[in-house]
Amino acid sequence: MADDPLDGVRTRFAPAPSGQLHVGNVRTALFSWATARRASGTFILRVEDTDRSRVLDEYVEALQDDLRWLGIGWDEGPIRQSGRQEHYDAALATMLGNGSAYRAFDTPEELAAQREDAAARKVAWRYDGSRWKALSAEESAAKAATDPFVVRFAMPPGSTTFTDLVRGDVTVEHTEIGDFALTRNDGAPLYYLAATVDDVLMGLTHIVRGEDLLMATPRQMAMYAALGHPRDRWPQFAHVPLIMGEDGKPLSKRNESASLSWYRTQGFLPEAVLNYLCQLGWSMPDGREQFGADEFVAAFSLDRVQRNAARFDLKKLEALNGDWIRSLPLEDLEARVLAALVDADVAHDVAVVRRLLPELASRLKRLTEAPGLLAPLLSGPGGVALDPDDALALLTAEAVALLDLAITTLEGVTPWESEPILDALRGALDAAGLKPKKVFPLLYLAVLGKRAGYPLTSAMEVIGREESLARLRTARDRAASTG
RNA sequence: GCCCCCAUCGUCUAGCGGCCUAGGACGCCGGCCUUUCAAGCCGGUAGCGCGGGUUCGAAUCCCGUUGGGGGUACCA
Repeated sequence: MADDPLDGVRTRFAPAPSGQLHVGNVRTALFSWATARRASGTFILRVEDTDRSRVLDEYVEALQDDLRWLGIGWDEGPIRQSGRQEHYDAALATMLGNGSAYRAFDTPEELAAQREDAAARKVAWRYDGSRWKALSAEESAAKAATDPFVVRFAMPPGSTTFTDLVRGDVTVEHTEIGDFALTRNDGAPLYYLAATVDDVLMGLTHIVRGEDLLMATPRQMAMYAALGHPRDRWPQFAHVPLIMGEDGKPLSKRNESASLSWYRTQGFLPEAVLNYLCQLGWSMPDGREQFGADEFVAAFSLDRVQRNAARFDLKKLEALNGDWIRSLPLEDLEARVLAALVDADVAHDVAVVRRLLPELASRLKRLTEAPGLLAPLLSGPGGVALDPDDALALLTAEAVALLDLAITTLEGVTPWESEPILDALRGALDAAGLKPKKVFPLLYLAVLGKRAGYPLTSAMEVIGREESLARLRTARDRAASTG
């Protein structure tokens, strides 16, 4: 079989484009992708768009953008199920022909009523298709000519036990499943039909998916048998746990932070997001916590995937993001900070930003914080808006004298550079017996608008003597009028 | 209701019968450094859900229980 083109590991990621890509789905995609990559196998992107009422084309594009942003590439696809009707029809014909599937003529209303009744009586509802199964092929076909129907898979008696690559042996009694629908009454293929047929046709060796599909496995295996798929070619299954929100409850699609795109707009690096998601439910054998995609792929194995659900922790993602920002080469960081400034509509001089970068990096948890930190020193003449709370706390009567001291000290500083400015300030404070801790926050407020932020004397150098003194005087005047 | 899965610090995790007086990371608290805030460094806080077994020995194995999650669709 070595020369079979389908030999080797083949995995897929098969999202339904009915909304923004979910972080849980992305994490599953990462594990599926890594399973293929570390084995030099093939990763397929399949779009499960059979439910036309819920699919939006824009999401098909969006999900590809999301994957590309993270650096997840696929070798085949995107393959849209909506264009593969012929394959589903062929499988249906096979199963209808060998008796593993049958037409069912119940109306959705009848079924709904049955379920309601069962729920009211607190008993498990099981679909009973015996009267349709009793029909001969001719009778069934004849009725089908006039009445709407769905085709259902006849779950054989017995049970299925399979070995899940992350959870071990799982056994399910078939009586718990019942005969399930393969099509809608308009002929459209349903999940079990489309997914199973495609998994076979695409020659998948591993199916890595969310735990929500664990119970789908016995059905798919029964279908493999019905379709005559040779047992030694059946894929292996790996069900990865779901990701919970910070509150420990399932992630709701309503929450914008559940979708990957939110992180793209909130200043997170794709490297950090990928790194973090990989760490949710999986860990490096050597315990390393910061690692890139290549390292992840090289070290990945499904048997290290956690069996229990993980909570999403934004604080930890932010910490990791900060680590990634700090480990980026300066040219790389510069490009991303520049982009953030453009996004935030902050006018800037590239050379100035480049100068400020090293001192900026240690202060960033997200790229989107850069504009706020830098804006006071990029805005040019015209002063800064003082943070109301900080101003109220710091601009007291005694601030007038402190600011005056700073102003007279700075008027004589030459050259106007960070080091001499700092030396002068220190000297003056020392001579006056003042603690830096007490005075500097006030100067930060006057010059940068907040009591803390980008290093003061570097900022002063950048904005110049005139503007620095002007801001100090403005603050002094406000303090005088307040006090 | 029924079926399936899961269970280590607040959170993410290491652990796969003795190396565990349970290790790391994030968070939190304290200290150092310091021009503010960060970053960095040092230290601290905090956990094997509960009850039975098995074993010389259990976080690790078994049973039960509780809790959480998933499924139970003509969604995927």
